[in-house]
Amino acid sequence: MRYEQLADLPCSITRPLVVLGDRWTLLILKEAFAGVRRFNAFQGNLGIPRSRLQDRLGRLVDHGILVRRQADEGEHPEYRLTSKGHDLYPILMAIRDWGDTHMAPDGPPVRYRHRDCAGEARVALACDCCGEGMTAHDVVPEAGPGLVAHLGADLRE
Amino acid sequence: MRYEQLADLPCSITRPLVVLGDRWTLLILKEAFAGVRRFNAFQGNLGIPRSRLQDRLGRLVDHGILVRRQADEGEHPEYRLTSKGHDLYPILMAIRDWGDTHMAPDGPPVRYRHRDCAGEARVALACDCCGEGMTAHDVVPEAGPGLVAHLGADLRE
DNA sequence: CCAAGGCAGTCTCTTTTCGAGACCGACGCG
DNA sequence: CGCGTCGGTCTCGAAAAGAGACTGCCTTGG
Repeated sequence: MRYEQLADLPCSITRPLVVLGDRWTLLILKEAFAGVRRFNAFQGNLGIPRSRLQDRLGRLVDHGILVRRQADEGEHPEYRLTSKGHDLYPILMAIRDWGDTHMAPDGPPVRYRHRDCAGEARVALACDCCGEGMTAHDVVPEAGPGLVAHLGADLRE
Repeated sequence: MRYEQLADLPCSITRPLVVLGDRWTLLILKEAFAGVRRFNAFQGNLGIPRSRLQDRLGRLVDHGILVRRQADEGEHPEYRLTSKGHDLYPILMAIRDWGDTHMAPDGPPVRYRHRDCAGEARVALACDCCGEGMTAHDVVPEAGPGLVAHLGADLRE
């Protein structure tokens, strides 16, 4: 059980990764963003074993990233992104950006175009104050309120 | 072997995920960005089994994301990010952003501050043409050169 | 009414991967 | 020498993943 309890660490990279970090989860979400809603569509597009898909969809629903909606009784259920799930889009776009740069020798297989515009979607890391672009070198980590709360909780134990 | 050959699909999200999509890989990279270089430091910080770490580091080296440098003979080896590895930073920051928003009830445990500035690092999805901010709804996928090349290769088979 | 087919799930069985912890050799130091 | 540290390997039991058959429900068409 060691791995699961990484989620208790006060780190906003580690915690999501415990949910998203496995073979299939982000691929399923990629499909969801592409408009896929049905069990068999996920299964067929990805080639994921059915029991695995069942498990992963359930987990994503548990985490409030997808909702399972069965319109009418006897209707086929649909899996849709919640707004929490929708917020994952920048992660996928950051991955795509890296993929286009480093794993697409023939150029991007897909362009993610801005609707009604000549441009394409890009992720950028920038300062929310001065707006300047940033890289890892410009970043200085510093304790935040969540860490203080976490340490406080430790003391209370 | 079905899973590994997802890497052949012409999709710049799928291809990186085949490399990065597992329990530990992104956590290891997170540590690397935090300045960790030594085998035992990765192992201790993450609690990853030693044999697993060995395997993952080797894989990252094979993919040109890390380099293993052994300064002098008999010196302890170091694992450092290559520039390709360095380019993964926005992915981690996008994950962190989501983590701060949805998995940090007490506020961000760590602030990623802009050096010599009051601000913090943020990832943003924007149009590279008009500069406007974008969400998944504003994105229209469209075939790119990599897809054409891929289809051409298929025909040649 | 019956047969066929699609859909969402479930179950079973085999293979692969993971994890814990011991073990090893090289080096460093008193 | 004895002891500790570091990177790395090995073994073995446990957990997860994969393939594929099977079920139950509903629709459609004859």
